[in-house]
Amino acid sequence: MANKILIADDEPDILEILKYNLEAEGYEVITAKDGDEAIEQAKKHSPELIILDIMMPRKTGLEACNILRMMPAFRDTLIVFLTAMSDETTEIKGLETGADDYLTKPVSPKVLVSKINALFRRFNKEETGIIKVGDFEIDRQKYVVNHNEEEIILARKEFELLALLASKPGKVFLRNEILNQIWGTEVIVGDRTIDVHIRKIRQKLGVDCITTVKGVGYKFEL
Amino acid sequence: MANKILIADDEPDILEILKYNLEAEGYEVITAKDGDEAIEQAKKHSPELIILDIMMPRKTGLEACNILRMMPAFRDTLIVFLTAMSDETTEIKGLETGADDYLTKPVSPKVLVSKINALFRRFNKEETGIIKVGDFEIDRQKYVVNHNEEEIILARKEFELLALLASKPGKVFLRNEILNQIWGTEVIVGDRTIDVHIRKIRQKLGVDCITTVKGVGYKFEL
DNA sequence: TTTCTACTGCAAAGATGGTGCAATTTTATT
DNA sequence: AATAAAATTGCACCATCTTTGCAGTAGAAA
Repeated sequence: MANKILIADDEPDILEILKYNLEAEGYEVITAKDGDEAIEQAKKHSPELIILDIMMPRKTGLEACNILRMMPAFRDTLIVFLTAMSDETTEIKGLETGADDYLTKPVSPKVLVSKINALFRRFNKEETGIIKVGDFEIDRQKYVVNHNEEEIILARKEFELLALLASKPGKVFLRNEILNQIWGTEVIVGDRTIDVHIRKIRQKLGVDCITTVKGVGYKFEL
Repeated sequence: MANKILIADDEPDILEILKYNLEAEGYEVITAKDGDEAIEQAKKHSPELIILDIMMPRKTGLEACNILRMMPAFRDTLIVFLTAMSDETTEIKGLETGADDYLTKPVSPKVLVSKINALFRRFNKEETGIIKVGDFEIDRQKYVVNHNEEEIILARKEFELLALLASKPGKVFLRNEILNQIWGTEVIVGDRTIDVHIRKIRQKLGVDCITTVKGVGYKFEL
């Protein structure tokens, strides 16, 4: 599913150009024309990435970034500054505020798009609701798994199990870990239960991307 | 433990300046003066971040990046390009090759340091359970052993035994120590059992890197 | 040489996870 | 609310891989 990007800049032209290019790349774009609106829109849409112009009316990009970083919901959101300023001090301040990147205008839209793709490429593996591994796309929010454009329907436990394993591809999850993560410490289920769910997932996915590590646990691999 | 950074650039001055600034920031810095040396040093030191100049003799930064990204060991390593080129096409190519960022010279060392801090802050926050010795890479999380890019599959006890020995290369582990560490004090197994597992490991690894110290125990050596 | 020690091939014992079937619980539908 | 459907969990059996031990042998140390 499309990643959401919020762009805040007070120049309508720039907003337009970036929006056009990012949408062409498949992102869902939200815009804001000043710092306050940026924060408002961020709260409303929870974008995965926020691009902030530094020089904006009603709160600069730096201020907006600081405020957003205070809120738990945006602690891990990607934030990129975009500005005409080539002021080194500001740049450093921006990065120390907790931005992930810093771009100086004029930026070619193509370069910007590439950088953003690069950020998402790495970032998506870790914290977004959407996990992308190989041909798989696992959407935590929508409870949907896509494999090569085809939608696979999994039951809740199956989904959670797959999502857990796929959240760290390659990592071996111990049976205990799995039980705690998915069933919690309260409920007690037999060991066979995990097997059975693993079996169902393997059946439904068709491809065998869940490897058994005997005596240890399971892992997701391509 | 300090994060390791490998810098590859053919200009000694730049190498020197960056090294100085990054070391002042607490990083461990390794340098290389061309593409081939960069790959060599990367394999040797397994840095967490690699900074590659694009224009270098004996493999450009782009080529080096491509080669590194092919190897499982560097699939997730942070790679940043550094170059005088303001050529947009090259920049995009760099990012699509799988780089995480792109910096154009002249870069103020301070800005570079900030960016690198930002990258580490976000991506390197978790510790790796990876033991690296010579050509071997033992990943406790993934439960795999890599030797020269090849994956070796070990059974549980075999893996644990190897991991134990490799955790302190050169150290001789007494048979008793091994028994306590891997089997615990409860279970009682004969001495021969250790031998047999050692044998299996030797078989699977191909190379003989476990040395027998007669009458004492075993140690892992290159 | 003698005496330990560890390696080797073989094989049994043991543990582990896959499989089919079924009981039980939850959820959706009428 | 009643019924149907789906999801979840459990069990017993089986195939397979792991772990362990044995007996014989080769090699090093005394």
